[in-house]
Amino acid sequence: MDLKKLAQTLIPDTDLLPLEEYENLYPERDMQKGAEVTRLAPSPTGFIHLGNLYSALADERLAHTTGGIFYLRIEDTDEKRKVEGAVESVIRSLKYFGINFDEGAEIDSPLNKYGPYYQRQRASIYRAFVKDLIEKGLAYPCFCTAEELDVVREEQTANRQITGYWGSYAKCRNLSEEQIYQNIQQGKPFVIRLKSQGNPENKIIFKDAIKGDITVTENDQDVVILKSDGIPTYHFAHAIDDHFMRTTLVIRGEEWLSSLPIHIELFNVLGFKRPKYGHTCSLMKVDNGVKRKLSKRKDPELSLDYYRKAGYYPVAVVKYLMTILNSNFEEWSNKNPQTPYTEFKYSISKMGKSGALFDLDKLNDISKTELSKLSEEEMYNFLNAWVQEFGTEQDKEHFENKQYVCKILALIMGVGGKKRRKDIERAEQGVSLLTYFFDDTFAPEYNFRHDKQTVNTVLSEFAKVYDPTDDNSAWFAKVKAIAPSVGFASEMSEYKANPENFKGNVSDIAEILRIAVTGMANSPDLCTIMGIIGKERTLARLSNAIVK
RNA sequence: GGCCCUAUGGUCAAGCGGUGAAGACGGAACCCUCUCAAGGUUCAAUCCCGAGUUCGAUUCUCGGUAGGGUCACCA
Repeated sequence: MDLKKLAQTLIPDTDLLPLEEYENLYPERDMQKGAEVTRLAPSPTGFIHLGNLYSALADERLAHTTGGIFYLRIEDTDEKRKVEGAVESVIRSLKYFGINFDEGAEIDSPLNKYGPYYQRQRASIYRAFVKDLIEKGLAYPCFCTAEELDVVREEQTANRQITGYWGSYAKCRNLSEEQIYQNIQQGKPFVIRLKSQGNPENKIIFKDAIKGDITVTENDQDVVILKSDGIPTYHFAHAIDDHFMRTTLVIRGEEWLSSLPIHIELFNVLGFKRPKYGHTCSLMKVDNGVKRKLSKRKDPELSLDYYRKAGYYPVAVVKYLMTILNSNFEEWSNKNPQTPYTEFKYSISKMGKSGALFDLDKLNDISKTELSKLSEEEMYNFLNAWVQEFGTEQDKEHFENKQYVCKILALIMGVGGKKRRKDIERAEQGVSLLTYFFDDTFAPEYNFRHDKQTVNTVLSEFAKVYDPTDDNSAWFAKVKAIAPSVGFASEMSEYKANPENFKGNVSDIAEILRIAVTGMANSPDLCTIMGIIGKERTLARLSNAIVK
């Protein structure tokens, strides 16, 4: 068979360069030893999720802790799955979490010498190499229709054989020259398949950077490398792109492990040096007692917007991810609470081999801890950014008074105390802690546990003596002083010694005042709260709470 | 079903032939305390099963078992 003629017929393109030209165009990167080139290669299908962030973080850390490059490539070979604006969204979302690319699609960088970074724009490169494989007899056209392939698959399944286009099932592999040209003349659509040279009897040991030694069976599937629309499949594009973009380390999900044999064969056939591979385990969740991979469809907590809306602190999300990505990160982080996570020496050998269950409790804990490290001003800025995007009109109005909000935050956060409080877990919940400091959102439910007369006495007695210039101990002394008038113990110790002698104790007095002023039985330091809302409002609230 | 991956408390995990089997989250108790937190001090809770190798296996080997992944002109 005249393979040159066949290749020319199948791939008549005029814009293809000699293969060596591509090597010259995309030379080896000049980098220091040990530097890794990694990439994030999403398909522009929709929006980026926690799994992407998880993987991106591993890539980014690996590149940036070794002095390498982290780039963005868009795998848009499947036209059907394209969504407008997805690329910008990916970049924006990752940026929100502090992850930035050095080069790639839509990245403005002088480093962009290995593009184009959209696969659709790289068609001629792929086609040049496909053409070469056809000339070498390592690839061939296949005219089978989807229906024909379905029939074969059903037969294989019925016979409990491996499904796919292999061995004697690869009908078009042995088409004669006349048959091929006849099909072409009839205008039948065709794909180009790899003429696999592999034998599944042969097992090889493959070294995965994360999983360690893996047994791999040689590929014998004549996989499609060029689809009927002339665009390559993922497998082929991966081999070409990661070679010519000079990726040194491919980090991807473990769902790719099963197609590794195909990629190994492709790299061999193309004569390319393989990059290193590291297959990460996926994030799991328990659903109805069953452990399963987090799914974009079913799990809203996988969407990054979910975390933005809930107001999680981005660094906290990243740190949580780091704790599952690198097993010794957490310990390091606890020892170096003030050091940014980027200082941590990320190591691929510390990446886990098994899938971690997503643990919201842990995320919440990390988020609280991170937030507790902020100054009240930084907290204001963080909450305010959330309020401007997701808050109510009332929230926005409240946040206009920065000084007032900061005073409240200092109280809630325990600024100046021995240890910070960790009340604010995320913006949405943090903002809700401010409601009773503003009259328009102050919605008290007066659930007093004491009788009307006691409550009224406490409220009116305190109103008489309240002085905003009192310090904390003077304030508390006044609270204590009210106790006897309602038959309560003013000293806790007295009460504990003889509880039967009293109707209640100081803490009950404080509770009544607290409910009147904040509308709730629990709050931070009451004396400070009164100071913040001011004498006038304090007295007004005390009198409004009098039981009629 | 074939092939591949994984297996230490409820969760994340350290461990890399001899340990009282770290630590963190979560849970419980107590202390502190004007409430709630925060903080402090304790406690409960783990090596999937069976063989083999070895003086000795959580650790190495082999078999089970369980969980996960994957079998497209999707990535």
